[in-house]
Amino acid sequence: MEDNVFIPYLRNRPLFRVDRDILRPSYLPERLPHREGQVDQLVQILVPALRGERPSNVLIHGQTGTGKTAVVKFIEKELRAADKMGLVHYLYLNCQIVDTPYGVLAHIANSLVEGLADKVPFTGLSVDRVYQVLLERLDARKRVVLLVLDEIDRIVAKNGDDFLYQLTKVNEDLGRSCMCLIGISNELKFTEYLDPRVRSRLGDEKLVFPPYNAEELRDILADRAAIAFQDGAVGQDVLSLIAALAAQEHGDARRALDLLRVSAEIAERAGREKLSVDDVMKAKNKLELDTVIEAVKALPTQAKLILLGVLLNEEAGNTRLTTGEVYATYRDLCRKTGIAALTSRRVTDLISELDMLGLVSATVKSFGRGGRTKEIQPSVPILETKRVLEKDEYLADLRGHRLQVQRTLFDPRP
DNA sequence: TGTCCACTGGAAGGGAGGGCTT
DNA sequence: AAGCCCTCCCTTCCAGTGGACA
Repeated sequence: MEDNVFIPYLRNRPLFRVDRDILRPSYLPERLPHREGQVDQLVQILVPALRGERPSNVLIHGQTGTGKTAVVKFIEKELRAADKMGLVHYLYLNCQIVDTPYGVLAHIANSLVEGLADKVPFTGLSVDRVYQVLLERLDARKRVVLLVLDEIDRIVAKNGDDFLYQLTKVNEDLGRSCMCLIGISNELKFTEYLDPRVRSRLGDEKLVFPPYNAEELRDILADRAAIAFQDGAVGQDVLSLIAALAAQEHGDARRALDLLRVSAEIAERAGREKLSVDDVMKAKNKLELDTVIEAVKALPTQAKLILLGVLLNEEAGNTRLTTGEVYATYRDLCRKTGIAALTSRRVTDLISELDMLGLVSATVKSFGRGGRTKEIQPSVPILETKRVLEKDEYLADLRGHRLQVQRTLFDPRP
């Protein structure tokens, strides 16, 4: 038993005191440093719910990792504990996942019943019908529904604001019950695009979550580190570095915690008892690459083909591509792989999607008589990304494929 | 000053794929 | 089985456009 390969790793846990999940964004801590104000505001807005009255609708703004979701989850926990009469029905929906009117209505309706038998199917009914079912269930007994719509801008981007308008009007169709909307969005400018009627109904109350500064991030990290690690495992220098790095990225606490967790994993794997600055830098690189790889893996084949086209061009020395050039390369690759090519209109959209994901950077630019088009450049490491792309079974034929180097008349190369 | 390029990005609509209702 | 509905992914069509060039 002594020479078992697991023994050395099993025995010493020099770093972590407890489960590393404490460092995951999903973990809800006992206190939320530097968000006391927002918690308090939200409590004041929502307290009528516990008395069976309808609270004002709320709009919450703030970039990723500013604690929006954490605060809302925290409030949920407290609310459930305080709701002795069982009046409040709380529901959290992420509009990036549930992003259609039908989906949202069906989810609310389904959250109100226990048995599988009464579930609204995920497709098949008309939206009106689901709405009627929802009204019936809501009014079956008196309750205050708190509906949290995270990333609410997604649903507007996709469906326009008619649906939100309808949702804010639900209370007019309800007798006993009532519904309060809590919208969370990353984009500060989100409300500008809304119909004024929706804006005024939805934004009775507004909460802004400013980015954390380095000092605040340090406090957050220190709190978690104290629970997660053995004493002395994380020095001030490491905490400061992580806080500074995350502060540069618009004060993203999620990022800071990820950095801390991955740094610790790197240190632990190396068998060290203390995190070093070097571990943090390694963790930073690993996280950045991981995000890219995950995003690329999840791409539909057509988008992968377009991205591959961009990368191959870059590799061949053609930087700053136009949409036309990308499309030409893409058609070429389609021919080689036997994949049916999409129209250029659709490819324009896919390029924009790649841009939104941060995999390429595409800016609309005018070249005068040369026309107006996007200028496209990859913003991912070429080799690693290509490796991921080539794993796609449809792209297998392109493994090791190279583009012909385009030379100008003045190219000095032989 | 006007022209004109190479797209951009909105609108409308088709059809496949999921599933319900009668 | 026939008739609906909703969503997703695309295509077709097209008016609109920033700025170099004549």
